[in-house]
Formats: sequence, structure tokens, C-alpha cells
Amino acid sequence: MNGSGVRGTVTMHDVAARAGVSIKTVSNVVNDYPHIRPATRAKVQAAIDELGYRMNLSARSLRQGRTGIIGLALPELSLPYFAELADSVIRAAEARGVVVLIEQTSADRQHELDVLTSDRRQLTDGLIFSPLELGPDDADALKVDYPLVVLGERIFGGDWDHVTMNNVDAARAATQHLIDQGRRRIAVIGAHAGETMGSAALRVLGYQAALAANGIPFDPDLVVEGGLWHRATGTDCTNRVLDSGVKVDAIFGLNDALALGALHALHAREVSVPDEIAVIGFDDIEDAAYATPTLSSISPGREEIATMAVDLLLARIAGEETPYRRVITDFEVVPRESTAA
Amino acid sequence: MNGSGVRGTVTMHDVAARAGVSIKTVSNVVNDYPHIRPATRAKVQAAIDELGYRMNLSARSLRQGRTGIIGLALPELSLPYFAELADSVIRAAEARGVVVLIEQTSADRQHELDVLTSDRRQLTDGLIFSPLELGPDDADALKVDYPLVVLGERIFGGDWDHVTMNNVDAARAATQHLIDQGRRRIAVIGAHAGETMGSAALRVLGYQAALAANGIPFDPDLVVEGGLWHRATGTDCTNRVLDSGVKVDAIFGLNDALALGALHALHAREVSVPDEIAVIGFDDIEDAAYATPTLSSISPGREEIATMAVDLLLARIAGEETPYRRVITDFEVVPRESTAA
DNA sequence: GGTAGGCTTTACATCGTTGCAAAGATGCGC
DNA sequence: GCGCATCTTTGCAACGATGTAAAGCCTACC
Repeated sequence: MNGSGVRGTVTMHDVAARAGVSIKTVSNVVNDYPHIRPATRAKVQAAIDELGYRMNLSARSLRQGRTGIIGLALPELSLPYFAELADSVIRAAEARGVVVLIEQTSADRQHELDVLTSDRRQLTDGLIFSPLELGPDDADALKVDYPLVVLGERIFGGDWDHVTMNNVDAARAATQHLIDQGRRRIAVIGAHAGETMGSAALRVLGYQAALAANGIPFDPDLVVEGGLWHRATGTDCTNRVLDSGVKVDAIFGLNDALALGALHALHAREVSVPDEIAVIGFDDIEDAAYATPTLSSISPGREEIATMAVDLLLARIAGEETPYRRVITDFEVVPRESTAA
Repeated sequence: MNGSGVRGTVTMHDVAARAGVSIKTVSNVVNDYPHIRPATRAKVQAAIDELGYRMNLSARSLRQGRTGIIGLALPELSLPYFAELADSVIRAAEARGVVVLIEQTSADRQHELDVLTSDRRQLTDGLIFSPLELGPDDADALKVDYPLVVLGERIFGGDWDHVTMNNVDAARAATQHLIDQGRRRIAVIGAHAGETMGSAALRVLGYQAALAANGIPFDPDLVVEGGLWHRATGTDCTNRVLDSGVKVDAIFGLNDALALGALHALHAREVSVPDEIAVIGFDDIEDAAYATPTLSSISPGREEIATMAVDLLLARIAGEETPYRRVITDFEVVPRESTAA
């Protein structure tokens, strides 16, 4: 029955008594302090094993001012891209000995602001933050006094590290891919009117750049507004643009959910993909490879984003004082059936 | 500049000094102790606001023996069902003032065992555990000394609360739905040989029960083994059963990912769904509604599962001593195009 | 044999908060 | 106006760990 009834009852004090050493020596053993006589270490270790001692992490946190927990704030896990991102972040964190507390912002501006000042920030050593709604005007809110890594390009030039992909170039590449298949009437769905720095705006910029580079005139009727980047929005945008009567031979979904929604709408309307309309998405979520037809997309290097974000954050937490960095990850066009020749 | 440069510098002590009261009174205000004179409360609150005080949660945890964090152990977030479940659990937890630490087990038995005894259990007040690989033989490992809620029916009768759906009945209903559409050669994909109590086994039981109830002979060739319930497995199982030459007019995927993989395989083989082969899944993930064709499924009451699990766990954490409970949630057949008449 | 210097171990204070129990203030009934 | 009950506020110890600095122990070398 190794001495303890109630959970967490065994403390360093008990171990020390059992091993016949001071409590500090137990602490030293547990923390791999190098100057310990092997015999002592063995004694202590034996006591630890016999008593089933586990360190009280709250006490350690109090003493050290660190919790070993990092926060991850994202819109919601039901969006596959963010679920996959969270998966990668958790794995990267685990490999480095820290755990992840996830907070969902529901893509709500106030909720995103709240997350930055929430009580829970006391519980985490730092935050990886993927905002959707905050814009340049909110830069002040991001001036926080704890380590922060921001994902996505939305907000520039602040005192924090940044991990992002090159949205403009990636969108240009996606568009170019469609053009290479002979498409010229390319609708883009999920645009956000009035936005200048968000992913939506940047991706539309890339789209326009590709058109320009190929001498294709830009037709504003092909840019379809859409709020949240859910499948339902993609379906809706697609129906709207097709109902409007403009000619369309390809659709660029600003993310995969939108593009999958588009496939859904096209299927319902019995429009063949890619023969009549080609479709490409963005993010390369797992769904894309299993959609019918399989969906071409842009792979943003999710693993790399997650790993970089965790590494940057942990470096700040460890006290690194280097200038704030902006990391741009690689992307790749992943052609599949939905844009086949 | 409200007095503090470094993060976390403001303590109750500072607030007390500023407000001219004792530190304990500050604590009382913060914790909504009822017997405080309004004037005192106001003074303290003002000091808190002026100094920007935030409670140190590590200290509170150390003192109270509670962290306000609950653990959620699941196979992986990239599986949409679990991402959606995590979403629901986080929302339910947030509504009750606690936060969620997610651990991924990768559907690996050793990893599932590790999670139960990990150091991180010191950091959480209790655990919601969704095992995939543990079986009845591992019941001992689940005899832990902290509050535990197990999701899924895999392991029976231990000292822990249980939230599950009725897998047998739900699978029977899914199969019956196919039979009602006139199908008689129903393949079931994703079975686990040798398993007796897992979701796979229970769902196959339900499948058999439905066949029996309708006087359809059971053909073992229609039960297709498959390990992890990923889309790729569904594709693979489907190809195997079709290549084997047995006649098939419907496929029951033991979860939606398998069924989506099946749709993918059928599309590639140019088999029309539902005309030649109808398909039904299980879990009703968001994908199902947007697949091509849209996928019929079983909705397991995910919200309800999450809410019940959180409530049961919090009750245990609060010290409830009632007998361990087994909660069975409702399910619903959601018919869509893939099984349309 | 003595001592400098490195290796081990230790005592003590401390991190910020809350439970306890008691002290001080207030109000009510007679 | 007094005494008792109730409301408010307080001081102190404790939660379990670690940093600091010093004490004890050895070894090696003169």
C-alpha cells in the first residue's frame, strides 16, 4: 500500500525521510543536479519508487514562475485545418516536454481580444495565437507582457514573433496552376470586402497578380464575398456566382473548406469537375485527398509552422532576447483530380 | 505604468497595501466571500483595477490542491470525430469555468496506458479518456486515484464513470436503414478480428442483429477487417471486398472516415452511389454532410456526450460520492444521398 | 601532516495564495 | 446602556517545491 491513501499525499518530505537525506537532496536528484554521489542517488531513487512519489507541479510552478504549459488560441477545432494544426502543435510541444492548453475564439473579435488578457494567461508560459478577426487596428492589444507567437500575416510589425506562409505567392501559384490548365474565367470565393491585410485580402492579391502576369483581365464579378470559411459558405458562394450568370471555368476556394463546399454545390447542380469547372483549394487538409473528385490544393507546410511556432515560443520563454522574427514557411501546389487536364 | 514592469509582479500583497486592508481581505474579495462591507469591496476592487492585479494560479492551485484544468485524452485531433468532440468538450468546460489539456495517444496501446499515469495527471484535476486500444484486460490500469470518465464502451464495470452511446442499437439501426432501402448484400468495413468489447465488435453485433431480424443470412465474406479507422483504411477495405468478387449492394462504414474512404474508392472505380452501392457511416461528422454524394450516418449526440462527460467529471472532482454511473446517449439515423432510394 | 579546493549535502527562506481561528466592529433586544 | 449574537477583518501557518549560501567531507598536493 506504499504508504499513501489519498492522491498526491507523497511529498519530497516523505521521500527524504525514507531515504534518510534532506529534502533538498531529493530535489537535486529529481532535477538531475550533477554532483550527487551515486549511492545517494540510488537511495533516493529507491525511496521515490517505493513511495510512488510524483512531483507536485503546482508547487514547482509557484517556485519557478513557470508552468510548463503553453497556450494555443485558434478559431475552432471543428475546422479541419485548425484541428490538424493543433495536432501538430501538440506533437511538437510534447517532443519538447511542454503541454498545450487550447482555447477556441470562435472567430469572434471580442473573444480573440479576451484570450489575450484572460486569467488563463497566468496558467501558461506563453501563447501561440492564430487570430482571424483582429486587424492592424488591434496591434496595441497584442502588446502583451508574455511570450507571444502570432500565426498568419494579419498584423504586421509588432513586438512579437510571427510565423506565416507567403499568402500572396501561394495564391498566385494556385491561380497560375488553374491558368496552366487553360482556365481563364476563374472565380475566387470567400473574399472579405474592405479587408487589406488578412489572409483573404492577401490571397486575392495573389490571384490578381497571377491574372495580370498572364494578361487575363480582372473581372470583379468573379470575386465572391463570403464570411466564415466553412463548407457552407463555399456552397453558398458557388451558387451565387453561378446563379449570377457570369461565365466561370474554375473556382479558387480561399481555403479547402470553401473549395469542398464548392464541390458540393457543383455536384448538386450536376456540373462536372474538372471538365466544366476546375476547383482548387488552400491548406491541403486531409479531406482534400479524399474528396470526390480529389481536391487540388496548396500545402502550407503545417508541420513546419507548428514546429517553428513552438520553437520560437520556447526560446522566448527561455529568455531569448533576439529581435522579433518573422518566419515564412514554404508552400507547395498539390495537383489532384479537381484540376486535372 | 501601474507600478509593474515585469509580468506577474503584482501580488495580493501589493493590492492589500494599496487598498489599506489585509491581504486576506483581498483574497476574500477576489473569492466573493459574502461578508464584506461594500465600501471595503469597492476599495479593494479599485486597487485591483489600478494595479492590474491578476491572481497567481499556481499559488492558488498549490494551496487548494486543484488546478482548474481537466485532461482530455483522445487518439488524435486529425480524426474529425475527435476534433469535433474536443471542440464540444472545450466549450462545455469553458461554460463551467475550467480549461482543457488535450493529450493525444495516437491510438497506441502503450501511449494510452502512459497517459493514465503520466506526470501531467498532477496538473489536471481529472481526466476524460477516450481509449481505442485498451481492452478488458487493461481494467486494472484504469483503477486510478483521480476522477476519471471513460468514453466509449470498451471496458466494462470498473470504478469510473462511463459515457457512451448504444453501439449495438445504433449499428442495428444503420443496417436496418440499408435494408429498408432494399439492400441485402451489405458489407461492413473496419471490423477488428478477435475484439469482443470494442466499438468495432459491438457495431458488428448490431449489424448481425439487423440481418437476423430481417431473415438475411450472415456472410462472413462481407465483414472486412481494417485497423485504424482512417479514410485510407476505408478505401483499402472497399477495394479488397470488391476485388474479392463477392456481390455487394451496400457498405456500412463503422465510422464516417471509413465510409468517406469507401466513397472515394467507389468513385475511383466508377461505381455509382447509391445506385449500385449504398453507403452509410457512423458519427455524423461535418464532412458527411458535404461529401459527394452526401453521406448518410448515425449521429451519436456528440454535444450530449461532451456535456455529460464534463459534468460527471466535475461532480467527482467536487467530491461526489455516488455510485459510478454509466450514461448512454441517444443516437439518430441521418439519411442522406448515399442511401437515397 | 596540513591545507586548499572541489565535491556533496544541508538549512532556511521564499514563491502567492487560502484555511483556520480568533479579534474587532457593529447591531439588536431589553 | 449593556450583553450577546452576528458581521467583518485579520494574523498566522501551511500548501510543496527550489535558490542561495554555507557547512561538511574528501582528495590531492606540497
